[in-house]
Amino acid sequence: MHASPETEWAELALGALASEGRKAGGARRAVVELLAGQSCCLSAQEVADRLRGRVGVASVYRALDLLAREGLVQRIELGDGAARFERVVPGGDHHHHVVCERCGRLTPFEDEDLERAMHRLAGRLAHTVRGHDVLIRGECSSCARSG
Amino acid sequence: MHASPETEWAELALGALASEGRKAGGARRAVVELLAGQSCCLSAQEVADRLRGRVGVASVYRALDLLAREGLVQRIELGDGAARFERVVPGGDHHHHVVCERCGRLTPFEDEDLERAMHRLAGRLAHTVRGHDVLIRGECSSCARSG
DNA sequence: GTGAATGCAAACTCTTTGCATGACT
DNA sequence: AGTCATGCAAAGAGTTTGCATTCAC
Repeated sequence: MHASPETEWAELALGALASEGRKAGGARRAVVELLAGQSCCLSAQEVADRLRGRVGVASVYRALDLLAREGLVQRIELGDGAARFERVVPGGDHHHHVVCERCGRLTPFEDEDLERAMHRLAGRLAHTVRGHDVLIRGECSSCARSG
Repeated sequence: MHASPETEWAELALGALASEGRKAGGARRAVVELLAGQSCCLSAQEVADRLRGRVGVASVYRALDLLAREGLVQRIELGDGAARFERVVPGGDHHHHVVCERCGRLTPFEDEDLERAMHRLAGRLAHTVRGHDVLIRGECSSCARSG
């Protein structure tokens, strides 16, 4: 029997940090556990807000930054000036985002075809590829309807 | 005979603005002309620096913002907290970027295969698609060699 | 016990805004 | 002439840093 994917990721992340001698105090643990329960990205502010009172803003940023450097979370920029963060499940699937330029709504999507094209492309580049982000911009169906 | 693509784009951009009743003062014109001569993206700060003395920072941001809203330039976020801007040549080709996480070097690339995958994907989404950005993260060949 | 993590507040960077002035059409 | 663009300086948002304290190992 398996633990849920969320729990697995939290353990993975905390374990990865521990194996490098990083300590998991309350702040780090709270950030990891919050992210573990999200299926899509959260901005640093959102993380800080949901943890307000328990964790200081600086620790939130420090934790997110560390996790991103370790490849345990992915930093995502949507162009609104706030970085977003989302857990990376190794070997798990992997989605991208469509953002509505009208209402700002964010929708995740997966596309195997696109991933294959990215993979083929990676082989062609004179670069070691660690990851990729795709952002599609447009208008969501409800905004398109209303005008 | 054709004007160079750069000149064409500058005229297109200025023309598009003029047709909406926007005036092209020195600042706007300077930003458009600077961008016209670039083949890859420039950050707002870089634009402001190269225009320093002639154009105020606020006007640079205002011009870039207007051009981006009109779809004449594309705003690109690389995750370093500074927005970059690059001209959009309608019908012209279209590139994406690979960024080295070690040295920050930015390399443009084009990939038809990827564009096709994006195009097919667009048809599958419940969204009007206006554009897309792809960012590949990794290590450039010289950083990979040295470490 | 020791070094790392945390919280707070101050500092910083990038970007936006208010307002008076100046310029384009 | 009238409207829009510009510059400057101040404000704002998001993020980072310094430092004393507290906590995990």
